[in-house]
Amino acid sequence: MTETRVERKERTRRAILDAALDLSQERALVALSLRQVAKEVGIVPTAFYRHFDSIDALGLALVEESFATLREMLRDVRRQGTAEAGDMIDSSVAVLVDHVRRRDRHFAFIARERFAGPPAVRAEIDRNIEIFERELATDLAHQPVVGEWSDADLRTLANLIVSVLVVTTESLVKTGSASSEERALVDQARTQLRMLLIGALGWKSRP
Amino acid sequence: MTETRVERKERTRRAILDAALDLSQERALVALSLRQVAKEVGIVPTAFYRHFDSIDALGLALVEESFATLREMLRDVRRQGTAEAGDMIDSSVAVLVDHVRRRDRHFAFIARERFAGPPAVRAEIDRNIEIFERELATDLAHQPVVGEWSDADLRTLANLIVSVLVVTTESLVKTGSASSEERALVDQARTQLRMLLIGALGWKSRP
DNA sequence: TGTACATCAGTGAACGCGCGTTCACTGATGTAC
DNA sequence: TGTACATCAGTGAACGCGCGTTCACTGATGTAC
Repeated sequence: MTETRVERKERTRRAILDAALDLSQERALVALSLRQVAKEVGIVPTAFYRHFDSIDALGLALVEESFATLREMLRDVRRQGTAEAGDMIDSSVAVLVDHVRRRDRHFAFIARERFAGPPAVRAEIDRNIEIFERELATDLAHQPVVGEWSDADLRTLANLIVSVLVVTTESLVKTGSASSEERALVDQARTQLRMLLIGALGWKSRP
Repeated sequence: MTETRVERKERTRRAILDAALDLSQERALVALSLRQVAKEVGIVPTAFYRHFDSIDALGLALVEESFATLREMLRDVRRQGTAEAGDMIDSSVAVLVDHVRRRDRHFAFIARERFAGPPAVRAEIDRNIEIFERELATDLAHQPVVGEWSDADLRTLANLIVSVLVVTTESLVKTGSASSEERALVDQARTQLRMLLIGALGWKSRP
């Protein structure tokens, strides 16, 4: 016996999550059938129920997993947050690209299912994005200049930064790795964040 | 005879497009069946083929229609483009909200199908967004200050503005009309565009 | 204006197929003694 | 260590259902003369 029953079950669960991530890239979660997933994993359709109650429940597990990736990214960005502004933008964008490339499917999953997912999945994604935005606002509150701003303005700035990140991520996902388009996108994101920074520094917050 | 054969056919076609727009709000285009659409319209499934070759072809027609709405909006924004900056932002956001409210389904359709749609639909949406962005860049080239910028920087700014519009639109679509959330969103979008404007005015483009 | 024929949007039966879900089962792994 | 029983991930048959698509059709509208 090289594997316990618990380990084997976990391995199948993992295979189901992976298969769903792969298959939903092509046809979105709402168009995914339990039988397709089971076939891809190599189990009989009914065995699916040993791991999830429904495709919706599987979707919620994927949301959780995808946002764990996102929070990991925020942690990496924070880790080098002591550098000065210009470098901070460069290194943050670098961290973003690195994470998007390594966890391509998670980012694509969130982008796609945010609007097209089953209602429960959509709601859970919205909830998580709001939390993510709030965390970013808290981070910004510890930065010079913007640290003095009102809470409302901080949330607005965080939302704006998240917008740039979301759109950049969505474009990255559509683009091949290490392509000339990727370099153009990265340049563009850096420039946009610098423009934002200049705007933020010139902004007079009325707390 | 109150209606010609051509008029009657056009009316059914219109009803199919409307039914597809309504139904895809709930379950996305890839999860939509020809039979569901036919049932909603009140025709027999096979009659669908008199109007479209497939659900994909129907999707492409909806893309075209949705972007016609978007271009209409750009035209309305342009019409009042002579006002000075502060007012221009206020009135542009007002035009955006007005159009989103009146053509709610078109905006939601683009947001959703941009990532979740059938491949052909996705490609067509990307193509149209690029055209839209280019048009906006051309408009910006006629504005003071930014009019002096390099083409690349103009495209970058246009992309940034489109990002704010996309995210705002997506949030608007998720929100009830005339709600307090709507007012908060509108305020936020105005503030973000003003921050952008300050950033743009302070930006030194190197052509 | 009236007639004979053409067009064509919509009908309805039929098909084979993949779907989610039920159920009783098997046999390897785990546990109690 | 050995035995007897419990657990439970995965099996396989079966079900009723909605799917896209085919086909021959109907009957109102349109056209030629």
